[in-house]
Amino acid sequence: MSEHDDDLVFKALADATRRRLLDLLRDGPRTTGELCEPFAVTRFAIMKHLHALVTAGLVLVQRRGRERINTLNPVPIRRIQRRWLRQFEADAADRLLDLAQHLERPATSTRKKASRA
Amino acid sequence: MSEHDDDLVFKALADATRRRLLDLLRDGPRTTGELCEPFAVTRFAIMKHLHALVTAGLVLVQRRGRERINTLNPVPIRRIQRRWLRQFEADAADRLLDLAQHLERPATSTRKKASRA
DNA sequence: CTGACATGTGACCGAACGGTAACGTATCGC
DNA sequence: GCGATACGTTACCGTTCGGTCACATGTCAG
Repeated sequence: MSEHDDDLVFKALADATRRRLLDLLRDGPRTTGELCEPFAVTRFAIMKHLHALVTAGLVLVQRRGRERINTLNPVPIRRIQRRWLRQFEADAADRLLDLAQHLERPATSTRKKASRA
Repeated sequence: MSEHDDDLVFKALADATRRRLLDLLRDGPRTTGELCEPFAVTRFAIMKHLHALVTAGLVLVQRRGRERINTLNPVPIRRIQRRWLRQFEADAADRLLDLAQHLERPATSTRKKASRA
């Protein structure tokens, strides 16, 4: 919804460990303990990452007995894709033209000689 | 191309100011001074953000006299879209089914009666 | 009940981040 | 040349982040 919600998603995706967690959850729901196994860090470190993912809406949680089932919610990622990243495809052609015009002459270049650093 | 490069892109996108900078650059190349105007922060703060964007490969720079031309490079965003985010669309249907099965009972819900776990 | 196990929480620490201020460098206009 | 201007850099500061340790809670098994 708001810019702030998207910010949480971007910040959640900014960490490699969290992205790996999302990768694991793409195969299906997992308990917290299962999610901890592939990582070298503490279980609590993983839980804090999970908390960040839950806050961003990327992971949904249910309790089942003494276990905690973490499920991927792909909706926020799709949202920022549609609202944010898609636009860069739309303008990509224009920007690539800019780049071509500004950078395509290695020798004569933009003004005088841009050859040297 | 490595995971590390993608990490730089994700980290660059994690900041709202940097995303706004990319938005501005979607309209075309801009000098550093032009990019600073819409923001309330110091010019140098913007320059540090620009440096992060350059490091991630999202912005390309050319010098023109005493000016610095910043140009959007949409390639890295497209890369992480294709390598990373697209996969979440592929598994979205499966995960949504998981969610439906686990969460579909509305009010009485989580208690023991909905045993279908 | 009791113990084992899985999950949650509070306090703390070093590193990285976002920010400012002040100073330095290079280029254009006159 | 010389001042104004645009860009770049060094040093520093408070906050956030990723991480650990120790401890608390809740739940299943016997």
